Order: sequence, then structure tokens, then C-alpha cells
Amino acid sequence: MTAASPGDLVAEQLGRLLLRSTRQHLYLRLVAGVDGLDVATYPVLSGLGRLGPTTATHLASVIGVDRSATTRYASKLEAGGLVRRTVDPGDARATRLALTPAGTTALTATRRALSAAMDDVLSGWPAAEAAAFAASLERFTNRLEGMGGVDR
Amino acid sequence: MTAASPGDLVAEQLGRLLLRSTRQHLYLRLVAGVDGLDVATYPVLSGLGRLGPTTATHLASVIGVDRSATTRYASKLEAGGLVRRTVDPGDARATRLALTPAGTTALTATRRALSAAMDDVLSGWPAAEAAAFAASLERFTNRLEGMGGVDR
DNA sequence: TATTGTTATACTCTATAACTATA
DNA sequence: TATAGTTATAGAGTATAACAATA
Repeated sequence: MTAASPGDLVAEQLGRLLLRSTRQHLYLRLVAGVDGLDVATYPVLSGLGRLGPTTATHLASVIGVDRSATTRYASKLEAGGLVRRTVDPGDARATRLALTPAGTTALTATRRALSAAMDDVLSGWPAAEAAAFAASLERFTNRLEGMGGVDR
Repeated sequence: MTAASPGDLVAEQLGRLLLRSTRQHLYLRLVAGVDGLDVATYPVLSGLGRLGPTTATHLASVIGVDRSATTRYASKLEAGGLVRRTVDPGDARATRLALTPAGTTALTATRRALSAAMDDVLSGWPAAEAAAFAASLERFTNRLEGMGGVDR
């Protein structure tokens, strides 16, 4: 028996984080009270916030669902006034998805809620550990992405 | 404009980790080649490994799906010879779910694959940073669980 | 009466395939 | 011919409700 490597420890925790219960609880809390937003459409809203205005195909690859689901969720958000469609200036085949002001407001609210929850989780940590963890986590996520585990 | 707090940074990375693409890529890689195991039944197998023999109701609460789905996935794994059902000694209503030797073997294989992937992600990190990250991540997950974001 | 496991049913999420328009 | 978006359809995944057995 060898001692648990950092990889073993990280593997176990990542397994717990990726459980359905984790995202369900978290997403439900985030979208609660935001009109026109639900667990399925949240990644679309969030992805648009991260990418800025972009096409459905690109957004689909980033959030990990295919074009057809992405365009349907975008329609749902559009119906709720959170997303706007415009023709891509450079390619008439493509549609440019973008947040409306209401969409930006909704996204800001969910981000604030998530950040507050994370601040809560990190409360009581030594400032140095919290900062180091945040930096390492970003490094970790970027590396995962590079390996194909997380899309950009 | 204030600087991004650790909570802001962690929130952003957690959002990326919880995307469908992350778990889909990871889970697909883990269950590939393991007979009788798929993305839906993997949490059941993994949960049984973490908890040891337990009831469907308890397992369901841990993996974040309800009793009926858990029992159906358990049946699938049982059909594949990875899980065994026995009557709970202390309560004849309850069924004790447990891994078979084949189930343990399959779980070991997936764990090894995940740990190897994590070692790969952490390769090139200073040993101190990797160890600190692993420890902080465990602390983080435990705190999330305590807030209801992750079930035990 | 309450709880466990299970099954029947329905609903949600998502992918595949087909269609239209543009490149 | 290839690609973007969309829509129609089908298939997973999951929850709700109802049942039988036991507490």
C-alpha cells in the first residue's frame, strides 16, 4: 500500500463535486427567483456572459450540449427577454446570440449569488489559503480543459 | 470597481467544472471499456464504493437521484454482475446493496483511471502546490456539503 | 401509520436526422 | 459541396405516484 497521492485525493473530491446533487442544489439556488431562467437554460445565459455575443454552434461546444438543444434554450431565453438574436454581420447563415440588458441583469444576479455562496464557503479560511486555492483551482480547470475534460 | 475576491474566482471556476461537458468527458473516459457500466450507473457503483454496503434510499440521497432511479440503476448493475442485493439483517423491508468482487474490480479500474488523469493534470506542479491544492479542495468540498451543496 | 423497495407512468433533457438558407 | 440555424423525432434520464411488504 502506498500513500494517497495528490492525484488520488483530487480524484475523490472531483468525483463528489461532479455528482448530480452538487450542480442541482447549486443551480437551483442560482436560478431561484430569476424570471425566465431554469437549470437547463442557465448554462446558455452563463456561457453568453463568459463568451460575449457569439453563434449557437460555438456556444454549444462550450457548454457541452449540441446545436439543437442550444438553439432551443436560446429561444426560451429569448421569449423571456433575456437573450436577443441578430444576424451575424459577416455571415448571413449565422445568428449572433447576445444578452439583452435584462439578461445581463439576470446574469449579474446569479453571479452575485454564486460568489456570495463561495465567499461563505471560504469564510474562516486564512486569506493566504483562500487566495492560493482560488489560483490553483483556476490552474487546475485550465489544465483539465487542455486535456479535453472542459471545453472552452 | 473592486478587485476579484477569492470567492469570485472560485465561483467562476466552479461554474466551468459543473458544465455538462466536464462530467460527460470525464465519465465517458472512466466507463469506457468497463462492461456493464455507463454514465448513469457509474455514480451508483462509485457511491457504493464510498459508502460500503448500504440501502437504496441512503445511496439515492448521496448520489442525488431519487429511490426509483437508484433501484433501477442497481438492477442494471446487478444484471451485469457488478452489484449484489441481500436482505438487510436488521430490517426486512430494506435491501442491502453491495459490490460484488467484479464490481470492486470495475470500480478499482475506474478509480485508477481517474487518479491517473488527475496525476496528469497535476504533473508539472510544484509538489507543495499540488499537495496544498488537494488538501484545500477536500476542505472546500466538505464545506460545500455542509451547506447543502453536496450530499454526503 | 410510516417506511422500504419496486414498478408504472409521465415529463424533461438531449442527440440524431432532416430541412432551409447561405457560403 | 459544406456549414449555420432550426425543427421533428426519438431516446435517455429522472421524478411522481401507486403498490406490496414490513415496521
